[in-house]
Amino acid sequence: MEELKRVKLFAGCSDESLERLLESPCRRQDYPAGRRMLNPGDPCRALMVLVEGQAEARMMGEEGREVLVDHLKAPMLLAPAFLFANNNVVPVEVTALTDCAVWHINREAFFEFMQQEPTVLRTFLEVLSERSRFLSRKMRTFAVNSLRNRVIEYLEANGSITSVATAAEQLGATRPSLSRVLSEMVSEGVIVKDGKGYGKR
Amino acid sequence: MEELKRVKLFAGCSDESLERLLESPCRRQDYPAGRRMLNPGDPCRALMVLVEGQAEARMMGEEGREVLVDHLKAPMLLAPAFLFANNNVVPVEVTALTDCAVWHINREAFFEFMQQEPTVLRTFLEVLSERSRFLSRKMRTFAVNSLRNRVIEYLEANGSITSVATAAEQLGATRPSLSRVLSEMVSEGVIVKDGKGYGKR
DNA sequence: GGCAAAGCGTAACAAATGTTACATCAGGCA
DNA sequence: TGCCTGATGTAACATTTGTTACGCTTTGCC
Repeated sequence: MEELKRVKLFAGCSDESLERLLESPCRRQDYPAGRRMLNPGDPCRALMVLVEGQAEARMMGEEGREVLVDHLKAPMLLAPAFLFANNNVVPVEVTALTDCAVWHINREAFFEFMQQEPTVLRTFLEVLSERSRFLSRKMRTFAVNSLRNRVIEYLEANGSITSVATAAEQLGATRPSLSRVLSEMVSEGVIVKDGKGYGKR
Repeated sequence: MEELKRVKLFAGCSDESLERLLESPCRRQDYPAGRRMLNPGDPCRALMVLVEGQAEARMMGEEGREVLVDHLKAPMLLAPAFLFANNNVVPVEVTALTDCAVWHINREAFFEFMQQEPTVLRTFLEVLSERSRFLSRKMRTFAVNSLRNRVIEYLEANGSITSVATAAEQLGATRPSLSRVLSEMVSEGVIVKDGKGYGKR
């Protein structure tokens, strides 16, 4: 499928090798906008490739608290880091923001495929490593940073805050709390308010 | 080396293939107890294998806050999840608790090796996936759980708290805070105090 | 037995963040 | 224009957690 070649992982693949991969038990699944795509605890037994649409991943706590973890935009892999775990369940809730399409590729076929395609193996290892960096950065931020410092890291990474409500979800805080902290930081000159939004400096 | 065969990753390897791997630029490094082994920001360009001793990994925040992330005990891999990242730096500070020895194995040689040894590749992918699960669980716990809930998860995972001070470091709280929460939970009957320590039920 | 050090419980206070409620403001639309 | 909706700022209060300090108990050691 041409769709798959748009994914970085399969970028350098020959057509015939991809066709061989797709001879294994695969399927393409559609999700309308707003539909829940994955629930925490769902097993991931296949390599999932988001080939169309956008989605968001959230983590939920016992007490109703939740965090907007990631924005998913085709083309990319879904939860690749959990594919080969022994108890491979998804830790997040994934919801379609727009109409989405996901390819499910048999795990063992993909494993064989990687062995025959060193480029794919290399890229897959890179993707996994990037996910680990992503997760460890998030963990560090939540474990040892106050909201103020999380705001600073957020601005370093994203440049500016355009939506306070969305940023609050990503930072694991409530909107009023973030709003207050932002106001304080502006009055202290740590950050600036630029038009409708907040920025560095 | 026989040491390496004790590592799960190389468990099923033939001697001659391992010898070939070790013909690449490798080295064994010793660290005395108490010595810093890795600093946050250090690059990891080689596969590091802890073949002797015990160590601990900590994450540090700007404000002096820190979290005891992991206890490392030979034989195991060090920071395997970051080996193939583009900007592959270690996010933690690793300190030797006892005298330690670490093998550094050339990354590219290891990559070749994995391609020739499907078992090793499979195990390595499993290890990476387990690390991702570990990190995402930690992240979730810090992002959406109060200290009380972190205590409950801690007890689910570890059975009991034997050292309040150590548990506080792992839970990202101060010792007095954890002590207070534990007392409250005991008086509410959520957990029990068994001898010198705290347990479930 | 006595002493020192380490680990723990706890109290009083401070700081950070959540909760709830309300007012304001801008943009879209009838 | 006027209304409605959504996003935001903010205030008052509650809750959680950190800070500091102190006393108690246990343990190991002399």
